[in-house]
Amino acid sequence: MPTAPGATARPAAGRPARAHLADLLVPWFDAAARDLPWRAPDVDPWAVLVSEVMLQQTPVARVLPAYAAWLDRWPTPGALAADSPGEAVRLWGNLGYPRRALRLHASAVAVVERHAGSLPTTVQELLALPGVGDYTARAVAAFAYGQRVPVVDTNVRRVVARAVEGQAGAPVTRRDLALVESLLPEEPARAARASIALMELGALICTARAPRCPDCPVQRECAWLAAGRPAPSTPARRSQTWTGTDRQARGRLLQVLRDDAGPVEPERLDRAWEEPVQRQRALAGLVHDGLLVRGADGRYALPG
DNA sequence: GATCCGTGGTA
DNA sequence: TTACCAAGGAT
Repeated sequence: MPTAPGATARPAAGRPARAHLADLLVPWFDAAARDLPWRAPDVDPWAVLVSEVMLQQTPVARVLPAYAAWLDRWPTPGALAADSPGEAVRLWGNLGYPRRALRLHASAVAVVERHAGSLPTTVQELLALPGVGDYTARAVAAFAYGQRVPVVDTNVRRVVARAVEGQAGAPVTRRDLALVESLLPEEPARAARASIALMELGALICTARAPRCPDCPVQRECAWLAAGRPAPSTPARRSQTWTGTDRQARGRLLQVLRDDAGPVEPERLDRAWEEPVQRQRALAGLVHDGLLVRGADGRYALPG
């Protein structure tokens, strides 16, 4: 249950407020956290990795069914490694960024070849897996193995930028890792709990667009709130228009392959994206990325 | 560091 | 409707 307002001692005079954050965050998390399958106490480390890769730039609601289907079909790295990368791309469905499916498959192969089929446990070894970067490696180390490592994603960056630094936006630097580590309790399991609580706070309360400060467990410690919730000093860059981009073309083309059981005729792809120069460029890119292959007969297929 | 890489929900 | 946004990674 959350700590009642007023029942928690304020930090001693002169003590940095940030040292106090975890004490407020963890009880809040215990009461308010979403019940997500990859947070189950007995969840397999491989399942945690699958969830983390799927959650890269993808909302929880869309990951939930894909996560269940994926682990039902491939409960272990060995099971995935024994299947084709094309099947991984197919089951990836509409999650977006399908190269993640390819890299997850490649990670499964690497785990079988280099780690006897068991996901490695150190950040360094996890970082060596394809598609696993700074965030994902530390997320697995903390959430699957209970290690005391800073986990810095977009939620944590935003929470720390506001609550600790008092800014609406903060630069992405290596300093973030050291700063977040300074927020973590010493005991590893509690540190991991604090890490997931930081992320959850960013996802549920300290959101990008309309933060719910009145519901925030650290509102009394928040530098951004104390400063009157100042707007970002640097305006956000304009995002690329979507219609007509190579990304849209690639998505349309790959969708044809996903939704069909076998190789498809080039004419099918002509209809999926009519502009020939861009279509060719997109197809070449997909082939280059290993997301599809072109047979000797000119038909395209997912990689076998 | 800037750019590319999908998809769909939301205000 | 447009623009932003959602647990990043690779180049």
